[in-house]
Amino acid sequence: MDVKREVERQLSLIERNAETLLPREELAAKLERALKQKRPLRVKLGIDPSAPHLTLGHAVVLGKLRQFQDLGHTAVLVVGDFTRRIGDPSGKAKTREPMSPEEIERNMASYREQAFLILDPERTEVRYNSEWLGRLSFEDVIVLSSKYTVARMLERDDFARRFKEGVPITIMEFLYPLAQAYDSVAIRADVELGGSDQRFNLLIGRDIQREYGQEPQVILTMPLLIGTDGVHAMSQSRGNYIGLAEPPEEQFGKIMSLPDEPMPQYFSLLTDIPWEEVKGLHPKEAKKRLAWEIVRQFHGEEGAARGKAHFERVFEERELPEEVPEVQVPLGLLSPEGTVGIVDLVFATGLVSSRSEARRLVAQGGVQVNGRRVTDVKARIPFEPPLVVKLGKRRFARFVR
RNA sequence: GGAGGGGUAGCGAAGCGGUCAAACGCACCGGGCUGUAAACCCGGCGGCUCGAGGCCUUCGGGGGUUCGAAUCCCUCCCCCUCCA
Repeated sequence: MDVKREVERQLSLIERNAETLLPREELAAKLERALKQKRPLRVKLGIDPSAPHLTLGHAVVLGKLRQFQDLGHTAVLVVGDFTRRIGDPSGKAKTREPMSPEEIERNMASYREQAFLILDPERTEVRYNSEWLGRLSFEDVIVLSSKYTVARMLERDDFARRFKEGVPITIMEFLYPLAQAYDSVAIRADVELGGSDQRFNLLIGRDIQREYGQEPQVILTMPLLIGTDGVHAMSQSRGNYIGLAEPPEEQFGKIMSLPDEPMPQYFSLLTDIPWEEVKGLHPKEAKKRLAWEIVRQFHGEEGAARGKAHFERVFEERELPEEVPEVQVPLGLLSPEGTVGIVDLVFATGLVSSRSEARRLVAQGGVQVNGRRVTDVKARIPFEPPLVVKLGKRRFARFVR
């Protein structure tokens, strides 16, 4: 086998969509050595178990990791259970609260499952950073902290800004990237992947590895996927995300209501379809193609078909979905004549959080009963099942005896 | 250790004795428009047994002054700035 050519082939694949790859020559050298010695590279990806779901945003980076696996390398997923137990500064506006071990445990379980929707389990190593961070003594930590300077920490945009604006930065937050860097030392990472917001942290990993006598990792960052609002990066804290484990109908629907602008980004980061191939289509058709392609990755052809059918039925034809959740009407709500107040009925769906909200919905014309809009708050509906209540555009409930 | 500034609804930010369930912006929800796009326009956005100048719970925690407090006083907690 022509090693040089193979290295070039791998490099060009790896580079696709990457935002930063630093330094390219080092990766080339590592790849070459890996091929010659038949020793796969260890490619690290840190995961923060803050919320219970992985999103399409994660899928971008996980997809890149999968690509490394397909090239024969080993994925090392580092779950930040230890760091998360302490709390996490991150680039967010304010410091996040620490989480209990139970919460973390719960999240991690679903994380692993979801990660393997994309990764090849055969070539994946899952590690929890409590394994090594939990064993460090205070002395070890001080030694670690002596290897980096405050000035360099303040190079990070987020820190620089907060420092300038007088927003508190705790010493712990300085320790956090060091801990993440130490993860790289612990697992002897050859490459570390992350979103572009992670570039700073990943770079620290290089310096720290060098300090501990290791060959520095190569860093590769991927662009951050725009969220469903079309403005901010996808994140769970913002709520603008599409989860990998969401039902196909949800995923399909959410993708369809994305603004048009991020479509090219979605195609390139999440599918193999070149944007050129679809950009001539009507935007709606292109988006359907996108939705199909993405849903298929997580739910198969059948799931994609379900999602599409649901979308077309509910939103294009304004028909009822195939399946509407059934609800029982509390008997106490029925009058002797067998009627129910509209507000009671809406509240009984469990889809609104208060009767006031139910009332508002009705008054604003957001409620339909068996296809007929009811706007009178005082209306009483004859309770003759089946009774299908539609709230807004997408919430449904079917009442039964 | 000293001096000063500040903690208001999911977030940001007004209010600074009654007319404050609390301006405004964002987010969110509903309606219109549409390709359920986005943008835009209109409405809503603490709860309740809702005809109502109604009732209840909100402006960091607790206590007080007052007919009446988010607004004044005391105290506690937390944050920021400058000096040391």
